[in-house]
Amino acid sequence: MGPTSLAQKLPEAFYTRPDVVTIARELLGKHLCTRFDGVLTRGLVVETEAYSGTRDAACHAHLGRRTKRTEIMYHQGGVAYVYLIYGIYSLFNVVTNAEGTADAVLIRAIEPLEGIEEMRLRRNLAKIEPRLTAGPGLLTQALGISTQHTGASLTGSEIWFEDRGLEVPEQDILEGPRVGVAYAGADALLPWRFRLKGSRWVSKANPKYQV
DNA sequence: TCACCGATGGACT
DNA sequence: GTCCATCGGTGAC
Repeated sequence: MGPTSLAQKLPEAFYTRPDVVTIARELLGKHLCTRFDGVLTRGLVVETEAYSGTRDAACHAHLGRRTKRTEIMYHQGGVAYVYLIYGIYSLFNVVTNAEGTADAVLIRAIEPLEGIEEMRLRRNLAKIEPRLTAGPGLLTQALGISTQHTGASLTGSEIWFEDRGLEVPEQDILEGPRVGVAYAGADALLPWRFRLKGSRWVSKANPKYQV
């Protein structure tokens, strides 16, 4: 097996599994890639959060809510859910589980690995620093993802994940409560935020939530 | 380093 | 009119 064959695009079967928390953990160490207008960008996923459909008070689909915005969450796993937050930022989520369920994984931070100069230009930064991709509203800018990509297939040619053979040991995964969901009552305490231990590319906002 | 606050628009009441 | 799964600039220390 040669080096180039080590990059395997995650198949639809990865996303259609029922346990969104497991998928959120397993996305750590995978590579998130985009190719728009021939420009390839790629980064290592270092921070995720799980949102568990209609039973999760922090999830946009809580209690079965269906709107034009959230409808895509009920799609079969393997598509993107991208929404606008605070009128400015696009947040990128991976829809998981079967048709009719509304689970999703928010990608909160990546370590830039390929197309870094393009990311820097898109972010309008003078140098390479964590502000490039360390935050859910930042990495979408760097990768060129916006709300127009909601519904996009993750097994197509514009946005996808790759497994490049990195094994993440259990002890290298930090767990903690999700960010910015205090309104969710008891569900705000669920330890459904996952980070790669030791990474300088995890999000810096909300230091009081740091585990 | 840290706290505060404005930006900005769509979803929802 | 109010609320956001956020970020960056500002100013105090």
